[in-house]
Amino acid sequence: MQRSNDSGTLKFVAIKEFILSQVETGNWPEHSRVPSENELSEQFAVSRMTARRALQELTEQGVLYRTQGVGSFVASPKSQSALLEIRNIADEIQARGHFHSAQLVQLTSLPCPTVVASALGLIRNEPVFFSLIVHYDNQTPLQLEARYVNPHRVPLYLQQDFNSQTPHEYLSAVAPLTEADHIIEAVLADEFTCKHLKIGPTEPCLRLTRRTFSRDGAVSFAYLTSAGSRYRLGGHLNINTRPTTAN
Amino acid sequence: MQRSNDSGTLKFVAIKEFILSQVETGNWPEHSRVPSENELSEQFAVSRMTARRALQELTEQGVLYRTQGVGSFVASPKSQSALLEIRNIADEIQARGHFHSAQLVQLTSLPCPTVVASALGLIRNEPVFFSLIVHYDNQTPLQLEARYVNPHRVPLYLQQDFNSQTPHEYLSAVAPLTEADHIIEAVLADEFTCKHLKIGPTEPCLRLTRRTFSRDGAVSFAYLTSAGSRYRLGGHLNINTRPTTAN
DNA sequence: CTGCACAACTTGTCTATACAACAGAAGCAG
DNA sequence: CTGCTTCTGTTGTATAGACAAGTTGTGCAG
Repeated sequence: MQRSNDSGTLKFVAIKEFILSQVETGNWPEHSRVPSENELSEQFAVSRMTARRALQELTEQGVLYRTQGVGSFVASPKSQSALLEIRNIADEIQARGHFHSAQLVQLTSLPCPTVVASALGLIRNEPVFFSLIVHYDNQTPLQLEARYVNPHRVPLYLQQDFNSQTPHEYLSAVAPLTEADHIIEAVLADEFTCKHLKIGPTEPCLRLTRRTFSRDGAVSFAYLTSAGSRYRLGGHLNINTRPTTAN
Repeated sequence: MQRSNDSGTLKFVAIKEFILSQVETGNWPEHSRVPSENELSEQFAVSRMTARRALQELTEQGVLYRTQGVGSFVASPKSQSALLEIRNIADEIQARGHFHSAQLVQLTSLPCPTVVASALGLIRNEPVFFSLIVHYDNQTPLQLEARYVNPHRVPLYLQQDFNSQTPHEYLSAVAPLTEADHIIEAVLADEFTCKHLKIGPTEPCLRLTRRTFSRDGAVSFAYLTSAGSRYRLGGHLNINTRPTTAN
């Protein structure tokens, strides 16, 4: 590859690091102007497209913001909101190096509750598919998954074997995920949840409410309740992640 | 601008939408190969750089993955992990259209507890700065912020007036954030927390443990505890967000 | 002074080309 | 058959140029 100066640094990376250092030291304060594409390309003796790439990637990382016709500026640090990654429970457990298994407790059709109806765009009390599954981390019950599924989008849901395949896997296959929203809450486990997770009635739980959409509309609505003493969500934020490409 | 076909669609966007449609309909299954940059540039009668941009952006969005010398492929849907945005409490409350205020309860130096010492890279029982603040959403106590601050990085912390400026704002100014990690847990409020948040002893709370870093190292370690019945975190995932640039 | 046209500068899109780095297949020498 | 080289196709980086589109200030006509 073409290198900037014999040492192995790529040109656009060198420019990014220069700008980042100015921002991190406070040398270029919030909302101050950064050099234009043309200025950078001249100072670093690179083409405009290379300078542009540096500015572009820093913008995607939230370090800068740009407006056409005006210029590029240092973004305000409060917009550096952390992003917490939410994975499905099976991946999460396997990532810990533990063994994941799931046990199906219930799989049926039932009259749609009001909350679920509005979430999935169904009519109250019309039939909706429902599955209840306990996820185990090395034989320890970790999460109770109560899932309502739109029967118009996934008519064969009740025929599946969810001891061998999680609903998440099945739904991903038949109705590819295009969109989802989540709510994270701390709740007290109800009697039902206590029983299946084998926890006491005063133990706080993390409840993730997840609604998923496919191309045609809302597909499923799920309560994922985890025992608070056994489960936590971890997140990470790094504003100067150097390599955006080539990972 | 140059447009692909009189109608106002940008060329690289048209290519992105074409690829996305193939992926979403399942026409191009997981791990299947997508056309190379050269093939796309020929099919769409654009330059290679334009085709490349489409593939590039889809890769950043997690729809594709690419390896040099091999090709571009459809990413596995399970890698579509949702990203939950964690903002600071003041922004969160203002975004709801409510009024945020904060009351300083305690601001002192104390011997560093073991957990904090290991988090901040300090020695146990050496002095560490500590602040305790209650955040209010329209007069209702919402979050208790217990924050330990590294005295070597922020020596003037105890001299600040945290009734007029939140610790987060002050720290952002004096030690720009470069990195942070978070843990989200569901916990039961202890007696102390109950008192300040005016909640009962069995009420579950969301506790966000946040550690922040600046250029020189760990800066602060905070427990942000919110009443579960009053607070929730919301997240959103959209795998086909069309406009990556120009927002 | 006001309002409009214009110039200068910025970012955004696109092209055509070149070379580098890498992976895998093909072909050849042993 | 084994091991090596070579070739081909792929993605990655970089260049130089062109035009489009938006913003802002300048200067001129009224």
